[in-house]
Amino acid sequence: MVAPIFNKNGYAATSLHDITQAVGLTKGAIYGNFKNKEALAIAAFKFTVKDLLKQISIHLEQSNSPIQKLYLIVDFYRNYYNFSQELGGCPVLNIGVDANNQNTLLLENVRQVIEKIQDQIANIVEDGIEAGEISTEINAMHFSKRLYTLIQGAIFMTYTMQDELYMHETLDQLEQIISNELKI
Amino acid sequence: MVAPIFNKNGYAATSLHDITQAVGLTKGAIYGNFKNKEALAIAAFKFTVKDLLKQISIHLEQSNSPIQKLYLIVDFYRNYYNFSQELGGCPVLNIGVDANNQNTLLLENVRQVIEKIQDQIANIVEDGIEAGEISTEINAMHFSKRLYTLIQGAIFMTYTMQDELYMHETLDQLEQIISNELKI
DNA sequence: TTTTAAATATACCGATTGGTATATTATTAG
DNA sequence: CTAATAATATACCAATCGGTATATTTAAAA
Repeated sequence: MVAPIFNKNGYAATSLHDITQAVGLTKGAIYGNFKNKEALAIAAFKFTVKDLLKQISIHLEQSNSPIQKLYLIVDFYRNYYNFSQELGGCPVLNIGVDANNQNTLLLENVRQVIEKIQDQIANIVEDGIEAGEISTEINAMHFSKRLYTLIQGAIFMTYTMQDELYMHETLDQLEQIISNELKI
Repeated sequence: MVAPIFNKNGYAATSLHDITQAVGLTKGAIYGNFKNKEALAIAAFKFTVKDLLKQISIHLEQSNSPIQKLYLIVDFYRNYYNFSQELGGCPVLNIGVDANNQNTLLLENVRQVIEKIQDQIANIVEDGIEAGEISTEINAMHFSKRLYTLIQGAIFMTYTMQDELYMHETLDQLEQIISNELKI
């Protein structure tokens, strides 16, 4: 698979030769299916994100309760360091930073993914408010962005310092926030 | 200056030609002062970080009170989006992500900077505990890592979404944390 | 002013880059 | 079984890559 290569090395540091080696095809075959390197990188990013969102979605099926789904999101990220290593790291963080100032199309794709995730979390919070599980004082999108910003910070620190403690401490905080600020 | 180029584009996407253009010197002159491209990137990173730490240090001189210094750290990052754009983005975030899986020496430098910053913040908290401004219940290093993880998440989100609101909201939270959890 | 040494520029190197035109092989349709 | 079509491979392109040996210029020492 080519996605982890782009994700680990970044766009510029990934050569077509690297890709041919990983995929077992020649450049001719690759350029028969993709317009150029950028289109290939975008396809790889979309592929990885689709898998990631699918896994989160499956994980959230464990409960129908909105507040429990929020706990399940936190729970999903407890294993994210292991999980994301198979993807070559967190695609949102890695491609987000890599594409900034470098690749407009790729960056636009990252932004859309972030907005999609934030919308989904906000929808869960809205559902929780309607179901009477979450305080009506809570601004759903505001909370969603807060949660995602916390998690992305934890991902960066965990990967850079190679220390999962950053992730676990952040997730502990998030559980407290859900319990203390959201729950009625 | 070469540092912002590496910081913006990343190591692999920065060519020696880019550097010669920015610095007005030829490759011969550059390689007379640096062993190779990697040594140049490390020097550029160290230069940028030195400037960044200096600016933070100056900002903290506004008060001698440890608890006020914590508020001043938060205050410093209120202007960080503007400030760091002159550096080509946050060097810790950008080079940290870029160097991961790519450049061991550069990554090691990023880690040392993170540890240095965390130590400095932890020292302020320790001073605050000794001065009776901060609760003795607080684990200084624990709090320091928490603060820095929050801020790095905010930096990533602010840059990727080009929306300073992520930063400001995070800093608002941090002020509340200092007021509610640290202050005696 | 002459000599020495340091800094910079020039010109080049082999290797690799993304990309493509063309040839070849698989696959499908008739 | 044959013809048409799609997929893949081969061989190549100009441009650029990081790096270096050597020439030239600048600055300091004598």
